[in-house]
Order: sequence, then structure tokens, then C-alpha cells
Amino acid sequence: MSAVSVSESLTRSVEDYLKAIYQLSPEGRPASTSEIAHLLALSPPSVTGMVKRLSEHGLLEHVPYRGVQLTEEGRRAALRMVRRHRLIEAYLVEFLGYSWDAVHEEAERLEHAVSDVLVERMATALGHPNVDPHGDPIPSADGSIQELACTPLSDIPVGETVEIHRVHENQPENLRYIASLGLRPGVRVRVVDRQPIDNLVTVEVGGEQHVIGRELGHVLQCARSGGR
Amino acid sequence: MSAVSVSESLTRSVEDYLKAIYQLSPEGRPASTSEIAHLLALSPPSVTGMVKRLSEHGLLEHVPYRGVQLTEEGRRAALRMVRRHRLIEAYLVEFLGYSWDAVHEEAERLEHAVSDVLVERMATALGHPNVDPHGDPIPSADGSIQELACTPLSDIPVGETVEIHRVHENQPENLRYIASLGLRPGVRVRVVDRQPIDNLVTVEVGGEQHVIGRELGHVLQCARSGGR
DNA sequence: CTGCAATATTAGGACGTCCTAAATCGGAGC
DNA sequence: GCTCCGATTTAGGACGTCCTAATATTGCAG
Repeated sequence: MSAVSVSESLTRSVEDYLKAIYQLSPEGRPASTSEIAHLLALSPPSVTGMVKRLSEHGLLEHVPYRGVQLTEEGRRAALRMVRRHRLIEAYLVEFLGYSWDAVHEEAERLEHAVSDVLVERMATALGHPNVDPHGDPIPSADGSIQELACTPLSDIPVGETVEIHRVHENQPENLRYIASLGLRPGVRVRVVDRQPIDNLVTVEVGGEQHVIGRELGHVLQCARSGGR
Repeated sequence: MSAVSVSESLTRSVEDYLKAIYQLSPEGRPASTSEIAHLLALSPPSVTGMVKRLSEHGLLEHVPYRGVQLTEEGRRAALRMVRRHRLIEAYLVEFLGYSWDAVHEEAERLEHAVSDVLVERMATALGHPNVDPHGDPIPSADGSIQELACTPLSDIPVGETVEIHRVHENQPENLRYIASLGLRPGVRVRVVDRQPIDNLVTVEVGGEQHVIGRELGHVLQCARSGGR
């Protein structure tokens, strides 16, 4: 009844809404109008209006004043966009010399323009990677995604050594700063100190020590279990 | 006064109109409303309306009932799209395993989504080619283009041997047929016969003979000068 | 339990793009 | 030189997306 219609060519706006709602709650918890509006840089009334249209099309469910949830069909469409976005990012870094701070903006436009065929060609050229340059998992073509358990660096106890898995940041400037500290997915860091106020964490990475603030501490998502 | 404004982010539709008008008359002869409407698969009134808007923005000049011509600014914007389109086609064929009949549709969408940076990265990866997979010249980044003199195969006299330079066709089905005859840019063919009625031309290519009709005879653009 | 602040929705409007139907123009043939 | 057909433009309207201003709801604080 709904399986095919995902590919009935959604507009660019619709694709953005679905991806935003998915990103606000991958688990399916309702997302609020204002969260969506903030993420998409739109006014709340615009979101209310679009949400109404999308729920009529069966892509999400809207309980007025209570938020929206993707339907199964909406979730499929959203994951399709996430897959495109992350594969495009990976491709640009691998084959076209992009740095990780520049790929987001480019992918944000390309994800609406590439065909399924092109996406799969890129995936093949890349050897079907599981993660993008920021460590975010790439959903498979059939819509499954494996979110691996991560802990924000802010929550790692002093003395522990962890591996950075994901860097949850899109702003180019911030990404360049993070890279300048030697922090990127796959790097191991040791928490050597924590200040009780402001939750400042001192980490050792590649022989250097850096102080990490609250925001960056949540951007850096780590795997705690020492074993690879 | 107008040099910068080309990059003031034109909409997808506007980009399509400019490219269409350029393609209808690279030399700058006026293009008619109905020609444009036909090429873009729109109704003539839609074209009239858009043309009015574009001429107010200084991208073209419209003399009512007499057709439209691109301004210098409009021509620059159009050539930018042509460059993107043809480089994307070349890239898809070279690096992502596309065949020449599949690239047009993909490039038609991507040309609106890629950044200037990405276009230049692709050009670099390709070694700054002069022509796309159909033999069409790729405008340079500064907007110059070298159209080389071509003669339709239909106009080649019997007995002459020529090299195919360009294949003026977008339809995948037709392109596959053309390829199946061994006809593509760079191939040499000899005209062995011509029927006076219907202008059917018999050519020899790769040891085989094929009869070429009027339409295909104009699709195949050849270099007459025997040299190289 | 009531009232207020925060959040969400409705009302009303703009803009870009497209359409069909109706009017108008321009040139070819008489 | 007039007439008429085809090309073009004007008129009027739909749709998707967005906005601001005004209204409604929710839930918390007192």
C-alpha cells in the first residue's frame, strides 16, 4: 500500500523535512514543531503547514500541539536521504580531495539531485563503507542502519582511554578546529583531568593535551569498551 | 555593473531557460517563444511570462512577438551551465562507469546542484578535457568556447572519408542504437552511397556498411578536412 | 485551581512557476 | 491592400512554499 510511493519523487523541501525529523529523533520519539523549524531555519508556522501536508500524504503522523513522528514510509524516505548524504560525503573526501569540513554543504545540495543508480555507483567505488568521514553510520540501501553505542567525551571518567567514533558537527569552522587538535574518528584519546565546574575535560591525544569544553565534549562521541 | 550578479544563485528553472535559449542559438540569433517552450516541454504562455521576468533581471532581451536574445550576462550564465553539464557527463563516464546514453539525464539534475568548486575538481580529475562524451566542446571556466566547424554526415559527398566529431543526440534509446552501429566521436567513416530520395546515406564504418537516414545524418557531425 | 509564559496553530498574504482559455499580432496569399 | 492562420501574449487561476500577525493550547508556578 505504501512501499513504492517513497520514490514518487518528493520535492527538495519535503526531503529536507523528513531528514530533519529523522535526525531529531532516530528512535521515533515525537519531534516538536519548533525543533524542526530551528533545524531547517524556517518559521514555526511554515513547519505546521508542511507537517499537515506531509501527514495527509502518509509520511508522518501529527498530533496537534504534541509533535510529529515519521511513519514507516517517512522513515524509509528519510533514511534514503541520510544514506545519500553520507555516501556523497565519503565520495567527495575519497575521490575529489574534499576535507571533512567542506563536504556537508556540498552533500546537502547533491543529495537531492543524485539518482539511486549514481548513489550505488559511488558506494561501489568506495567499497561500500559503513561510516562517513565524520564517523556517522551509513544506512544500507534496504534501509537498515546500525547505530553503534557511543558515549560523549564529556561523560568519560578521568583515566579512561577511548576511541573517537563520531564527530557530531557540521560547521566548517568548528570542524577545522577539531581537526587541528588531531581529533577525528578512529583516534584514541585519554581523559587526564576534569574540572568540576563547566565540565571541562583535559584529554591527551597524540602526545598533546587539550582542554575540551561542554559543547565539544558532546560533539565527540566515543566508544568506551577498550577492545577495538 | 553586471559581472558578479551571474552567480547570485539563479533558480533551477531560470538556469534551464538560459541554457535552452543558448542551445537554440549559440550565435545569438533570437530564439522564439515556441522553440523554447518545445525544448523545455512547457506551454508558450509560461515561457512568455518567464521571459518577461528574465529580461527585467537583465539576463536577456525580449522584443515582443520577435523572440529573445541572451545578454552578455545571460550568455555567461548559460555557458556556465553548459560547462557544468558537459563536465559532469565526462566525469560520470570516466570515473563512475556510465555509458553515454545514461549521462544526460543524470547531468541534467546534477548541473543545478554542484558547486563551482566541485566542477573544477572534476575538471582537474579529468585532466581538463575539451569535449564531453558526445564530442560537444566544454566551455572554459572563463566562458570561452571553441565550436569546431562540423558538417552533418548527410552533406558529405559520396566517396569522402570523414571523422565523426559530435553526436547531437540526447535520447538514450537513440544513443544506444548509434553506439551499436559503431558510431561515436573519433570514428572514421566513408560515404559509399547516397539515395537521391529521402537523402539516405550508406556509410562504411569498421568494415560494416550501414544506411543512415535524414535525422541521424544530421545528428552525426563530421570533420571534412581529411587531416587527422 | 488559576493564570501566565512558552509553544503551536490559524489567518491572510507574497512569490515563483506553471497551466488553460481568450485576445492580439504579423506575415503569406489572394 | 485585406484577410486569415499560426505564433504570441494577456488574463485569470492553481499549487507549493514561505512569511508575519493574531489566536489558541499546554503545562507549570503559585
